[in-house]
Amino acid sequence: MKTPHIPAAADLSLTVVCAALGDPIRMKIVQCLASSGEKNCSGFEVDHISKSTLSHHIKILREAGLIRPRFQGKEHFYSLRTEELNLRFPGLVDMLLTENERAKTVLSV
Amino acid sequence: MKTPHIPAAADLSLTVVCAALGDPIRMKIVQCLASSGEKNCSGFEVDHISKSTLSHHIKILREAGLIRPRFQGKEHFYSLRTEELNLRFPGLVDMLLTENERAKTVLSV
DNA sequence: TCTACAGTTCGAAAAATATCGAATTGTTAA
DNA sequence: TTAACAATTCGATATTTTTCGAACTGTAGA
Repeated sequence: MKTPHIPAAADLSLTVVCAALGDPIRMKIVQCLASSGEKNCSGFEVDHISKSTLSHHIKILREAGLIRPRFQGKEHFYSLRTEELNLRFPGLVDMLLTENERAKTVLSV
Repeated sequence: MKTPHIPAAADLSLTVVCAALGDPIRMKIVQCLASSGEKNCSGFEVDHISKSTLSHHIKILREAGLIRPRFQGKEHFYSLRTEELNLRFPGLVDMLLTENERAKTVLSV
């Protein structure tokens, strides 16, 4: 298992991060992780996409520096890089959390 | 002159906003406006793109709800929708300002 | 009215991205 | 060792985005 590249906090680019968040599936994954910690691929509540497509989106999020993998057996658990993101882009994670709450509220009202 | 559509603060989508910011030219324009108020097309410090391409990027920023035009004579002045953005996505404009400062610092050191 | 100017729109081409199924890697359990 | 499973990678295709030049719109001044 070769460990994938995870950029350091200082190397993150806001443009690259925004591009990664600028896709509905990836935004969903990130908000999911922001609100409820660690999940593996089957835990993301995304619908009707193949596993190869999901893997592609995960790679983009990882390379942008938004998420971090943890390997346990045959599962890959992903989590948001909250501390690094708070350091490099203060307010971003809060924004994602707020947005996630808002999405729930707007739909349920 | 037909007035272009400007979405209300409540209608802004974080995904759409991030997609708009996920392009280096558009990120540059937005940071430029965040740091120094109103500008027309010739005021954005972007290099080597045709005016039709610039116009295209401006349209995406406008439709995402990030910028607002003001028409004066033959010039179109654009500004960041700071108040609305602070209402809908608290922390976003600060992040853009911080990033703009950081870019200057990193380059000049 | 004519011309110049600022900017947008149109249409086409190029480049990038998203998507999928099949093949592959690595892990665990039978 | 074999099979099942989780996930990634590969190769191809479809879709979207970026980009440009040309044509167009609206404004101001000669």
